[in-house]
Amino acid sequence: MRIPIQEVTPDLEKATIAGWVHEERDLGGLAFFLIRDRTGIMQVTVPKKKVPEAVLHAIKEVSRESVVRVTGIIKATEKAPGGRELVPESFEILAKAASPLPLDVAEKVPAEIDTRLDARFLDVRRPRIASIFQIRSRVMEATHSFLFNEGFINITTPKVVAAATEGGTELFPIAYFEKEAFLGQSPQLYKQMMMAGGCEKVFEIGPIFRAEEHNTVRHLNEATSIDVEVSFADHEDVMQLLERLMRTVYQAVADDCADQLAHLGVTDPAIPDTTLPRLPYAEAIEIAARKSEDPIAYGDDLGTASERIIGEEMGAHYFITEWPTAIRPYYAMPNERDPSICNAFDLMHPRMELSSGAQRCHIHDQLVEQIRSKGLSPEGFEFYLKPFRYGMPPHAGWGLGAERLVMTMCGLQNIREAVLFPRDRHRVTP
RNA sequence: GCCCAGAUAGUGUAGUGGCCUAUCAUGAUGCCCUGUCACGGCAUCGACUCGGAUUCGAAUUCCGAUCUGGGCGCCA
Repeated sequence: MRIPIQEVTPDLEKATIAGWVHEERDLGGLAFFLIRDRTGIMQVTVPKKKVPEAVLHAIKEVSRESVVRVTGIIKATEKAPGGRELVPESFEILAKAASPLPLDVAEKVPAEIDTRLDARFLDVRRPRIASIFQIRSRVMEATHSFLFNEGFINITTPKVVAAATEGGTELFPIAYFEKEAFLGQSPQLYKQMMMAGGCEKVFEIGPIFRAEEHNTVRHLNEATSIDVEVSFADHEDVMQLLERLMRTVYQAVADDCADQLAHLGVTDPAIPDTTLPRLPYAEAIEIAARKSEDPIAYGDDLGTASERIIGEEMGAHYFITEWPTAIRPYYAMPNERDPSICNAFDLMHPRMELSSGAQRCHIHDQLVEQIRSKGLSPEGFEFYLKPFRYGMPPHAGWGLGAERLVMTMCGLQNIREAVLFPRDRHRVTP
């Protein structure tokens, strides 16, 4: 019976392990093999004069990254990593790896991201890379359980959609029988429809597709969005929800993924405060204008340079609030006291935007007016507007970029690191 | 969409017109080696993205193509 490497302790007499050949060192009469599985790496020591002929044959045959199953005596020894080593009675090659390898799993030689993504299955064998996806898995699990505990129901909405409705980004057209169709850029409108459906609290975690031709370390053309929508809530309610989520997720990772964080060199996961600063847009502009070389004025979008300046100033997660209505989408609810600003917000990490949300406009006629004022045609929005005519409660929500969350949490330099098989401007395989 | 940069063994690199039948590391193969842990030693193998131009001579300069990375706009 094969046991995980992590569970091989010096007090075991005998064990069978299975995994990949991480490294081999042949000293002549004595050879060492490092065998790696999901749980760790351990040393197999082969005194050539004392092992069966079959073992000698196998170790001559085996190559790096081959899959092997090794059974033998466990010896406690100071000289081996982990304080124990295995002396094989049998050494089976389950699957021999071809040579040369497309990249060096043992990380003696670095590989560029492109090379790594072309051989992602090998890349993920590296403990450091596997850690990212173990953390990502924990983030997703913590997010799900947090939202279920908060009384949300999980919904699934279509990714094949009829038209651009949220506006803004470009969509991918797809061949859909005789109709025109696109890949969904956001579940936003469907979430809102479910507010009219009386669901009150919904979430969806799923792919979003954006056909923007940007080529940066923080954009993907297929990303994972953590989306929520809440009835009878305003922007402040859902910002607080987001704060609780962030704290819960960071705490879960800090509690359960200490080894993985260590692999990534993250010594302080910087668990966000319960109450994050609310930085009004006007003040954000002031900070940016004060330190920026380019002129920035109220009403401008916050560019990458501005975001960086403000992020340095803030030093930790923060919200940007009180956005001008003019530069936010039509569905944002204008502020009661001052309609020139709206109840929209962005959650920022010092490095980049993580989430965007708002209290939504739930009043049909006002929504139509706002669609018009953005230069759009309400006729094209009929399927979206219909629910607003039959009892749409006030509601608010946000979308949080899962990859950006993992990226900033783990200190990754490229968002592609946070996705197993990223889709970017050029990459469609593997 | 705009702008910048790059492409050399499986991988990561050196290279600035002749000293390049191209450097180093890692790897692979063979030999030596019984405590390695980036094992060590010796030998061998393996590359200039493609097409054109300049030149006596091009990995190196120029033009084009292809592929790729990155920045910006925008956004999660």
